[in-house]
Amino acid sequence: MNKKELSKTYDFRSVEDHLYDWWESGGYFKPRIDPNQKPYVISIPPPNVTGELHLGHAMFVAMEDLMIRHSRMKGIPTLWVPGTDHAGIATQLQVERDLQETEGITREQLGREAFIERTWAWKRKYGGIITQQLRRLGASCDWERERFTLDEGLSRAVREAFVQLYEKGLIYRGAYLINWSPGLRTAVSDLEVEYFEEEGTLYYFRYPIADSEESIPVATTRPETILGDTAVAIHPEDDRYSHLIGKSCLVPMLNRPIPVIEDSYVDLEFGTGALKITPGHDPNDYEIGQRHDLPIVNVLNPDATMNANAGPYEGLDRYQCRERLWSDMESEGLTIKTEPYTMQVPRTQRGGEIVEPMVSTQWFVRMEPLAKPAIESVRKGEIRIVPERFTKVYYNWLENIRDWCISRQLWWGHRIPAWYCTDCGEITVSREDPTQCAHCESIRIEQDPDVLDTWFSSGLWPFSTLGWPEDTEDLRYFYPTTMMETGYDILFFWVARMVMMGLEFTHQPPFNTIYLHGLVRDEQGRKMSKTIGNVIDPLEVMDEFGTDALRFTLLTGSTPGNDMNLSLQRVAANRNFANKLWNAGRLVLMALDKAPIEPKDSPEPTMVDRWVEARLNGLLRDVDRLFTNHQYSEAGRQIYEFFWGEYADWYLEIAKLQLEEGGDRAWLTAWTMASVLDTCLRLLHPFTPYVTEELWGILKSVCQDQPSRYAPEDGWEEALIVAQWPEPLTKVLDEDQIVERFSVIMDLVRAIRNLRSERSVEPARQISAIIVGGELTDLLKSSQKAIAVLAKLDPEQVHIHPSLAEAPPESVPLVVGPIEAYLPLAGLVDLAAERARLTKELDELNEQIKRIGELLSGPFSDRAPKEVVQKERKKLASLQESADKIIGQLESMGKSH
RNA sequence: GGGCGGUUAGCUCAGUUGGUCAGAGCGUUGCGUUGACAUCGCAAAGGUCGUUGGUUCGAGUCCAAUACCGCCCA
Repeated sequence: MNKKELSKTYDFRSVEDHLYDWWESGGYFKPRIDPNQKPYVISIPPPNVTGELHLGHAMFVAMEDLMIRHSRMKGIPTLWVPGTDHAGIATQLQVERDLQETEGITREQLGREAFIERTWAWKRKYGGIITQQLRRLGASCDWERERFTLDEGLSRAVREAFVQLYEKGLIYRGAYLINWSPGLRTAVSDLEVEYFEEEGTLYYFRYPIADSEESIPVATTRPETILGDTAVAIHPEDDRYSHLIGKSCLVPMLNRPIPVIEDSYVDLEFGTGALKITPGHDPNDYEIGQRHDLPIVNVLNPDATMNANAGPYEGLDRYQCRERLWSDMESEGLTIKTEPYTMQVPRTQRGGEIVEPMVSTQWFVRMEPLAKPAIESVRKGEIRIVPERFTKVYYNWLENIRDWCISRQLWWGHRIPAWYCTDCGEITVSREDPTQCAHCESIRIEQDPDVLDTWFSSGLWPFSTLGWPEDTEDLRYFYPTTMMETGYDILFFWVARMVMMGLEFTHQPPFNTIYLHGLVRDEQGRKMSKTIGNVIDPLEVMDEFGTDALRFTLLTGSTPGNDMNLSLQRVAANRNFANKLWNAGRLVLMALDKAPIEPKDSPEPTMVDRWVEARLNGLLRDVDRLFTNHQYSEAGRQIYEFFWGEYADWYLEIAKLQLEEGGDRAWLTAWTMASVLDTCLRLLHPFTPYVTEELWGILKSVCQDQPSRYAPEDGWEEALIVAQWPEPLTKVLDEDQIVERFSVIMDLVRAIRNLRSERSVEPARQISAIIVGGELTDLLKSSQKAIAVLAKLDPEQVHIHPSLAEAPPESVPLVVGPIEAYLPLAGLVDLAAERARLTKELDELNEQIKRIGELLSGPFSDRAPKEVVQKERKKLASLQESADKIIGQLESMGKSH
C-alpha cells in the first residue's frame, strides 16, 4: 500500500481479514522447533465445538494472543494449540432439538448409531464456526495442530487414561448417591449442580409410632420423599423423644415400619428437632444411612415420576405426588402445618431444572490420591497461580474433594471402555475393544452404554493435544506447557483436573503458570444473560469498532482475577486510539516524505528528540517489568498514555517545527519520529495486532524505499508479528535530567495556555512574552520556537533573558518553578486581579513550604532514605524559589502603582 | 457456617516491593476547524481514596475491627 492511499481515518474493515489470511498463510503462527531454546506454549481452553462466540471467548483469546504474540516477538519458539471440545450434553441437546424440529422424532427413535452419525454431521457443519470466529479475534494459534476431543488421537488418550486409572483402582463402578437430571436423563457431577435460594414450603407432620398412640413431629421440604424414608432420627440429647429410640415408626400411607434412631447430626433448632431420613434421595441422609446401616429406598424413576416403591403413588410426577400424598396425610390427620420456607434448591448448570439426588450405578474417579500431588505441586511452587489468592481456593477444594462421577447417560462422547459379561458378571476394561470376557472368555459381553463426562477428556488436554500417549516430537519438545490462561470460574472444572491428570499420566505438572482472568459483565456489573437481554455480542462490537478496539478494551480494562464491566463507550474510545495511531502514522509518513532522504552531516538530536527517547526508554523498562509480573493491562495503559499523551501531544507537535527547518534537522526528526513509532507499534502489537501490523508494514515499505531513512537496528523483519520485541536500554546518565528539564518547558507552556484560556485570549491571537530563564536560559532559548508555537505566542516576540531588572509594565506575571514569564496583555491586565491571583498562588506555595519544612525538621530527615529526603529538599528549594519570584512580582506591582 | 473479592471523580475503572494533599476513559463546562487526527486539539471543574483504630518519619497502598455489595465452597 502506498502512503498516498492512506485514508484519513483508520478503516479496520479493509484491513483485518486480509492481514489475518496473510499471517496464517505466511506460517507465522507455527513455531520452529529449536532444541536449544525452551518454548513458550499455551493450550487453548477449548470452546464447545458447536458453540457460538461470546465475550468469555473474546477475553481469553485477547489475553492468550497477547501472551503468545509477546513471546513470539521475543524470539522464543511459541506454540498456541487450538481446538474444541465435543461438549457432550450441549451438543447432544442441539442435535436432539434439531431432530425434533425437522423430523419430529427422538434420538431413541432414530437409534444410537444413526444419532451419533447425525451428530458428527452436525459437528462438520457447525464446528468450523467457532474457530472461524476465534480467527476473527486475531488468534494466532497454530491451526495445523488443531485438535478435537473426539479425534482419534484424543480418544485414544481418553481410553488410555481410563484404563490406567481403572487398573490402578482409581476408577470404580458402584451404586452411590449422585445428582440426577430428570430432563436430561443423566447423572451429572457435583460441580454441575448449582444451588439457588428459593421460596418453598416447610411441611410439618406426625410420624406415628408403631403400636402406640405416640408420634414424632417431623418437618420436610419435599414430602414425596417420605415414601423413601428408612428411619426417623433424633438428637441423642433430646429427652423429648429419647424413650422412643429403638421403636418403630410407620411411613405414612405405606405403613412401612422404620426405626427411630439417634444421631448428633440432627439440628435441635431446625423444624421440630426430629429428622426423617431418606438415604435414597438426600446427601446428608445418605451419610446418616451409611453410619446406621439403613436400607436405601429409591422412589423415583429416571424421569422423576414415582416408581413402584411409592405404592399407590406409582406413576405420578414428583410434584403431583407431593400434593396427593400431603392431602392424603391430611385426611389421615397426620399433618400439622405448613409454613413458607427459604431453601436451597439444586438445579443443573445446564437448563436449570431441579436435580434429584438419587442412588444410581455409575463410574467414579477416586480423587484423593490424585488430589494430593496436585496440592503438592502448587505448594512446592512447580505451578504458580496468578493472582496468588486463588491458591487458597485451589487447596481448599482439593483438600475436601469428593469422588468424581464420570459416567453420563448420553450418546455423544467417549464411550466407556468397559464390557460386562452376561455369563460371569465380571467387567472387562481394555485399550482395544475386546471380543471376549477377560475373566471367563465368554463372548457374551456387552459394552457399557454410557459415555464419559466431557471434562474427563478436557483434563487430558495439555498433553493429549500434543500426542500423548504416543511419545511424539511435539510432546517431548512442547510439554509441559508454559501458561494455562483461563477464567477463574473453571478452576475446579478444568484447571485442577488438568493438574491432577497431568501429574498422574505424565509425572509432570502440565503447565508452570496458571493465570486466571475475571468474568466479563455488562456495564452495571450484571452477568450477561439472554433473559435480561444484556448480552453483548463480540461480533457486533467488532463490526462496529474493530477487533483491536475490543481487544484493547478487554486487555486494559481488567485486572487479573477480577471481573470487568464492559462499556461500549470504552470500546469506542479505544477505536479512537487505533485511529490516533493511524493518524500519527500518517504524519510520520508525510514527514519521511518531506524530509531529506539522507543527512549531510551527523546531526545532533535536539532537546525534545532526547526527551522522547528518554521517556520511551523509561516506558520500555516499565513495560518489561509489568509483563514479567503478568500486569498486562497496566502495561497496555502505559503504552497508551505514552503514545497519546507524550509522543503525539508533545513530540510530534514540536517535530513539525523541526521538520520545517529542513536539512539535517528535518532528516533526524523524521528518523526519530519513525523510530519511536516503530518501537510503539512493536509494543502495541500484542494488544492491537491489526492496526499495528498494517501501519508497520507501510512504514517499513516507505523506509525501505530509501535505506538512508530510518531502519531498525537489525533491519526490517518480514512482518511485525515476527519482529523483535523492544528491549530497554540501560539507563543513560542524564536521562532523568532530560526528562526533568523538558517537564519545565511543558509546565511553562501549560501555564501560558491556562492563562490565555482564563483571560479568554482568542486562540488565534499570537501574543508576545518575556521569559526570565535564570540557569535555564540556554535551554529555553534552544526551545524558543517550540514554546512559542505550543503556547501560541508570536515567535518574533518571545524574549528570553537570564534576568530582568524590572518587571515589564502592563503585563501579567507567571511563575513556573525557576522560570518567570510576563505576558503583556495590554487592556487585559487588572492589577487587583493579578495581585489576588499571585497572592493565592503564594499562599498555596507557602502552605506547601510550611508542610515540607515541618516534614524536614522532624524525624523524617533522619529516618527516611536519603534519596527521599533529598527529593523533598529539592522540592522545598524549588517551591521557595517560586515563592520568592512571586513576592518579587507582587513588590514590583506595588512599586509601579 | 468457612473463604475470597470489591468499596478511589457524576459513571466505568487504574493505581504491586508504603515515599508525601491521587490518575485515565466517558460525561460535564468554556474555547477552537485549511495542511496527522472533530474517531481531534486546548483549558477547566470534579475526590477528607466506605468507616474506626493501629503499625510507621510517612498509609489509597500494611495490620485489626466494622458496614454495605458481590462471588466461591459447605
